[in-house]
Formats: sequence, structure tokens, C-alpha cells
Amino acid sequence: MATSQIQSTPAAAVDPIQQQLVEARRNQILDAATTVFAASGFHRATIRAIAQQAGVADGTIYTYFANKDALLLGILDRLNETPARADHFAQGATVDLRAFVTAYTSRRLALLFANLPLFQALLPELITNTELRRRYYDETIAATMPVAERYFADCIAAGEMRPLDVKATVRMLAAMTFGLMMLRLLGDDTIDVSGGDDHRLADVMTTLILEGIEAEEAGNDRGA
Amino acid sequence: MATSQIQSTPAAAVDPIQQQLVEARRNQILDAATTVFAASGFHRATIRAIAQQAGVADGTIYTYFANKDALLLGILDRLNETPARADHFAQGATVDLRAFVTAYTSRRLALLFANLPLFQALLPELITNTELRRRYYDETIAATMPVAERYFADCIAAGEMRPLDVKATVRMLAAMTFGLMMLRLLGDDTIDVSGGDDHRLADVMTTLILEGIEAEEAGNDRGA
Amino acid sequence: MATSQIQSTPAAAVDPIQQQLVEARRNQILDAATTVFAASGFHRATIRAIAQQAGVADGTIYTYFANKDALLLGILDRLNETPARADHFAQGATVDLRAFVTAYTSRRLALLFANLPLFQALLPELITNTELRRRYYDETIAATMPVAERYFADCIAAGEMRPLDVKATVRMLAAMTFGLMMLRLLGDDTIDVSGGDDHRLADVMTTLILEGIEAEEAGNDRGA
Amino acid sequence: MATSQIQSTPAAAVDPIQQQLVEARRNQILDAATTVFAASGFHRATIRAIAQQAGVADGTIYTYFANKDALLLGILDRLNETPARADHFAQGATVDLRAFVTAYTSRRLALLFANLPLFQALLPELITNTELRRRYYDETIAATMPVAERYFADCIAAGEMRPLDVKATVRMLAAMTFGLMMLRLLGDDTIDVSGGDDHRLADVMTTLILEGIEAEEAGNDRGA
DNA sequence: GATGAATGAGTTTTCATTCAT
DNA sequence: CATGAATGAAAACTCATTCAT
Repeated sequence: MATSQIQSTPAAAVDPIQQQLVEARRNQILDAATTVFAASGFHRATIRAIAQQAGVADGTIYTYFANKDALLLGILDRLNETPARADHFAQGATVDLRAFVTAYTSRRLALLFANLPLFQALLPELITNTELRRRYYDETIAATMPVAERYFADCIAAGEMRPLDVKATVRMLAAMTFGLMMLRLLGDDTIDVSGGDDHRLADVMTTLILEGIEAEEAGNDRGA
Repeated sequence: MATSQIQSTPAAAVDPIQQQLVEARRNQILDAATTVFAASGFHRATIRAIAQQAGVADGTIYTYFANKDALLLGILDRLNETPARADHFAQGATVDLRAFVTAYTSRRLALLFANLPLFQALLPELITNTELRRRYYDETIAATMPVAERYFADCIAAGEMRPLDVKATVRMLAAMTFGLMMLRLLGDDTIDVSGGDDHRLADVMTTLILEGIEAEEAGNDRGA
Repeated sequence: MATSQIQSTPAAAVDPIQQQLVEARRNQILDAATTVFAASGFHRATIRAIAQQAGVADGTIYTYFANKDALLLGILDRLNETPARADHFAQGATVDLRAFVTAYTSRRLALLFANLPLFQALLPELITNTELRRRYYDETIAATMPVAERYFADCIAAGEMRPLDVKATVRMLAAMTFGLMMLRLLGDDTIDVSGGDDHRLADVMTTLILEGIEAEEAGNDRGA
Repeated sequence: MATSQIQSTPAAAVDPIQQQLVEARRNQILDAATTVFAASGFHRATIRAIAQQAGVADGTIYTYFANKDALLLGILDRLNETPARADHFAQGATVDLRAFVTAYTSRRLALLFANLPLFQALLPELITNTELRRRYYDETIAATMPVAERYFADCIAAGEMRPLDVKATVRMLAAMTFGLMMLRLLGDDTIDVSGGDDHRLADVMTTLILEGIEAEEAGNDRGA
């Protein structure tokens, strides 16, 4: 049970070089796991395949992770250590709304699409595994949504937005980016931002978000 | 491999009552499989669990399906037999844009949320299993998108929409509904339409889609 | 966890022939397990070896037993179903003490030595495995000792025995037979009753128990 | 295989201090092994657990012992270095029989019960492991029994004992003490001499051995 | 056609042992 | 010599699938 994982040994002042080697090895294994999980799915992926991908022996994986599930948690944790998305909203209030939405949208798309294999590895289990899902929800979704909601409330107060249902709207916008990635995962490669910000897409998206699709009869003033 | 599945026996004129019994049994098993897959995921689900849920013996399942994978295909096929979504667009052109978008949005949300367990059962494998994904993509996504694209093109031609990137926009809107369901699957129950059309949500969504979130400095004329 | 073992299905009136087949198979497997455990010890014994010895596939064992430990419990349970030793004392009071001790001793030795492989299989784990030990103690030792103690108390009351410490004496006598078997297990084949009552040994033992080893003259002057 | 164990290095005149350190370390490890084997059994005991108990690194154990089995042999060897039991019989002939039996019994019980963990550690493997059993038998049982047999023969010659089957009797008496320890190992703590000579028990036992359990009156007319 | 016991391939995990530091 | 991370062989156990009844 309490397999002696390699971790910060509180008793001894941990050798910092050793520490780094350990961290490197952990990442090496998590990278391999991400790759293999993405390719075959969590269950079809064998420890052996991951070990080979990582270039270590099967047993070595268990020196760094308690079991196969822990690999998934490890992947999730690394995802959460990613430069905090919540922060994007921090500077938001200062700048122009359109500029902000463009910047935010484009960064979020880039983040999602840059991590396609990671989501491909994680999502199936997130959908299926209650414990993992709870953790992802708590640490990621539940941690981000309120920040966005607060930002939207600010915008409304500043008269920059019309008062729609804030919670629903925030989710719709999150859903839009997330759903685009899902379409990609499901094989629709019409939209693919992997490997580079796509300013055009972010622009289209920003316009859709800000102005909607309706013609401006309505929109006379746009040209004006 | 080529186990003699129960199917149209071309030699004998198939007994129609027999035929119906077979179909009923197939559905009974697929229902069980959907339930169990949704609850535990495809791999954690055992044939035994499905058989028990369906109230048959393990072996019986193999009379109706070649193997475990075939259950997944069966579920997918039933999904595709669902009253075609593509048709929604057919009548579209005739009616008022806002009314159409509302109707469409609401129907699509209802469809997705009514089948949450089905998607929970299917999605993880769709993401993971290349063959299944291709099939889903071909039969569902690739079959629907062009219809929507054509409809949008018509709207633009009719001056009801501004010329945005049609393909991208169609995907963004599809992504929005799909993404909302994903959020639900991932544990966010802020949005939940299961068990009943939610007109309010469809309204909010329609407004967002048509008009965007930006304030109407611009939008003075809305009230007018 | 709760693997559906084959057991009395309470719902259906269990097919008695089926029942017997199941019982036969269980015994077949337990026999094999006893043999292999005795030969190699519980841990060195592999499920594969047991399966081969039993002439079944590895997996079949798990149809009848939840896990390797359950084999041990199964062996123990069969031991306890052996014609109850406690009963030996029942008729004791009626007959002559020497006849009784001889009969009892001889039966007990026969039982122990006839089941040498069984004890060889069981004992190492009994010594080591707390749970199994507790069960063996409760069901076997604790169930037998009081009967013997009561019998001894009766004998003392009847004036046939001198008042020694009853509990200790009972244990010493039990220990004697048990210890003889242990010596056999440890390689001393001076004493071996396997495969047939050995009346001579039972006689020697009875005499030792009843009269001790001291020369008689010594005994006469003791009272003096 | 033939790992260069730390042993008498014949080339160099062995540093006697070094020698002692080595011996100390060996004992430290054997103590740990005894503890852990007794607690969990040989197979459940891991080298890691033993190393931790001994306060050394896993690898260090292999500097002092060729492999896990060698730990068992080491434990056995230390047991055999225990102040030889055979010697007890040496002085026997001189003293009074009852005094001798009491002294011997009491010492033997003390020895067995003082080493309960050791036997708990050793016995399961002795029963199971042929090689170890042979060694134990040769060095311990086979080495002791003849001494006792000779002593008994002397006693008979001296008229202190009646001529029973000597070999069998010797074994029965050995079995009695050994069996008492077994009962203890199996959870019966009615008899427990650990941590102190129990003169009362030795007395009861001596009386049983010398006089038997039969009432005396019976005994008087026996000779008649 | 239905049943469910039997099968055995395939997986995770453990742990004795080695060996570079 | 001590260390403990790496190794990989071995084993328990699961479960899709088959097939005799």
C-alpha cells in the first residue's frame, strides 16, 4: 500500500541535484504516459508500453508512481501547474474589451490545442472515473469559472456588456473553446490551432462573441 | 470471428415476429450496455455486468453481437437512427431567423442532454478508438456540418447574417452546445437541461448567438 | 471483489446434480491445492501449479474460490468437517479408562498422521497468518479443549485420576500427539503412523500417559 | 551467485576489530530478519522491511548474506549455537531422577518459549523447505535425540525407569514440550512460559511424566 | 437459442537482486 | 563498504470468448 514513493524526504535535507533527477524522471514517465494514453486510451495502454516509451523498465514506473491511476493524477497535476489561466482576467478590466476578448480567446485556444494529446489522454477517464472527475472539476473548472464570472460582472457594471445570464454566458463561452477542441478530438480538423496562435480564428470568434451573427440592420451604425 | 450472428437469414423468408423478438432483445442488450458503459466506462464494464443488467446470460450477448466492441457500434448506430438533426435546417429558411435559432438550439440541447448517459458511454471510446471515431465522424459530424454550412450560406445571401467565416462559425455554434454537455459530463451542473426543454437557456443562447455580448452603444436602438 | 462464486443459488431450487458436480470440482481443486501447498508451501505454490495438478485451467480455480487465500480456508474447512474429534469423549465415561485412552490416542494419531500433507500445507500459514490462525484456533482448538477438560474433570470426580492441573494436563497430552506429528514433519521418521493404526505406539503412549515412566518400586514408597 | 560475501579473507590477516564489526552487523541483520519473519512470515517479509528494521540499506544486506534464504540459514545457525541442550543430560545421571526431569523440563520449556518469535520465523520454512529441514534435522533433532536415548537407557539400566520403548518415549517427551510451544504459536495462550521459568508447570509436567495421570490406588494393585 | 462453466491470454504489480555512485 | 534506484522475472487475478448441455 504505502509503497515508499520517492518524494521529499523530510528528515534529510534533500539533495537538490537528486531532487532534480527525480523530477526529470517523473516528467519523462508522465510524458510517455501522456503519449501512450492519448494513442491507445488509458486501459488499452499497458505499463509495459509506457515504460518502453519512457525508456525505463516496467518496475521503475512504480518507483515514481504508486500505480497506473497515479499516472493519470500526475498528468492532471501537471496540467494544473500550467501558467494559471485565471490570471488572464486580472489585467482584463484595464484594457479595451475587444482587445481583451481577442487576447483571452487566442490564448485559451492555444492552450487547449497545444495540449491535445494531453486532453485525449485525460478526457476519457475524466468522463468515466468519478474520483478523477471530481478532482479535475474542483481544481480546474470550479477554480476558473468564478474568476470569469466576476470579470463579466465587472464588465456589466462598467456598461460594456448587456446583462445576460452571467453564469450561463460564461459557460457558453468556455464551452465554445472547449467544444472546438472536442470537435478536433473527434476528427473534425476544420479547426486546428495546434502549433501556433491563429489570430484569424480568434478574431472571428471575438466578433461572434461580441456582436453575434445577426446582420446589423440593426448594424447600420457599424460602418458609420 | 465470423460467428453466425442473428441477422437477416436470406435463405428462409424471415419470420417477422421472430424478427421483432430479435430486435427487442438487441435493444434490451444495448440499453443495458449503455447503462453499464456510462456508469463504469467501456473497459471497466464487464460482459457479465451487462448481461445481468439485461437479464440474460453472458453467452446470449454473443448471439446478438460479435464481441464487446460491437456493442459500442450498436449504440452508435442507434444514436444515428435518432430523428435526423440535419432536417432541422430544412424548414429553416422559411421562418424568422431568431425563431429558428431558438428552436434549433433548444432541440439540440434537449437531444444532447437527454442522452447524457449515452454520450458518457460513447465519448471516451470515440476519443480513443480510431475506428469508432472515424465512423462517428463520417456518419454524424461530417453528415451534419455541410447542411448547416449551406443553411448559413443561405442566410448570408438573404442578408440575415453578416459574412463571417461560415465553416468556423458553424463549428463554434456546434461547439457551444456540445461543450455545454461536456461541462455537464465533467461535473459542472450549472447548466443542466436533462429532462425538459429549458426555454430560458435557449433564449439566452439565441441572444448570445445573434447579438453577442457587447453593450449596444450601438444597441440603443434595441429597446426602440 | 464480490466475484460471483458458484454457490447455493437461493433463488432457484438448485439442481442437485449440478450441486454435486460443483462439490466434486471444489474437492478436486482442494485436493490439488493440499498436495501442492504441502510440497512447496503456500507461497511457492503457484495457482498454475495447482490448476495443473487439478487438471483444470488457471481461471477455473477462480470460479470456485475467490483467491488463493480462500483455498487455504477451504482446506481448513474440510479438515473441520472431518468426523468430529470432540465426540470421542462422549462415550468415554462409560468404558474403562485405559481402553478409552488407548482408543482415543490411537484414533488421534491416525487422524494426524493420515493428514500429514494437509498439516504440512496448513501449518506454515497457520503460524504466520493471523486471520487463518484465529479461525483455526476458534474452530478447532478452542472447540475441542473444553470437551477434553470436562472429560478429565469427570474422571477426577470418578476417582480415576489424580487431581493434576486439568487445563495444563489436557494441553500436554494434546501437545504430545501434535508434537509427534511435528517431529514427523521436521524429518524425524522414527515415529510414523501414516497409513494404518499403530496399536503398539498407542499402547506405549497410553502406558506413558497413565503410569508415567518412573519405575514402580519408586512409586510404592512415594505414598509412604 | 558466488557473491563475495564478507567472510574470513584468508589473504589478509583479518583485522579482529573489523571482524567484530562484521559480526555485529550480521547479528543486527539477523535480529531484524527474525523479527520481520516472525511477524509476517518468510515470504511476506521483504528485504526492504528487514533492511529498515535493521537500519541499513537494502543492498547492505547482500554484503552480509548471499540472498534471502541465507538469512534463514543464518537464523538457524545462531539457534544451534545456543548453549547446547544435549549437555543437560550429561550431569543427569548423577542426580535424582525427579530433580533432573524437573530441571530439564523447565529449562527446555524456557528455551522454547523464550524463542517463540524465532520459531515462528523458522518453523513455517522448516516444514516447507526441504533443504532447510534436512539441515535443522541433522544439526538439531538428530544431534539431540541419541543423547536423550542414551540417558534413558542408563536410567533403565539403573532401574529408575520401566522398560518402555525408549525411542518412542524420548520422542513423546520431546513432542510434549515442542507441542506446547506449537499450541502457543497457534494461539492457545493457556500455556505461556515466555518471560520466566514457570516452576509450577514444570512440576505438573514432571509428575505427569514420572507418574502418569492414573489414580494411585489403581497403581498399588498394579504390581500385585 | 439460451445458458454459464471453462478457458487462457494478457495485465498490473511486487520484490529479490544488481550495480553505479 | 554503504546506498538505494533500476531492473525484469514471476505471479495473482480478470474477463472476453467459446462451447457442451
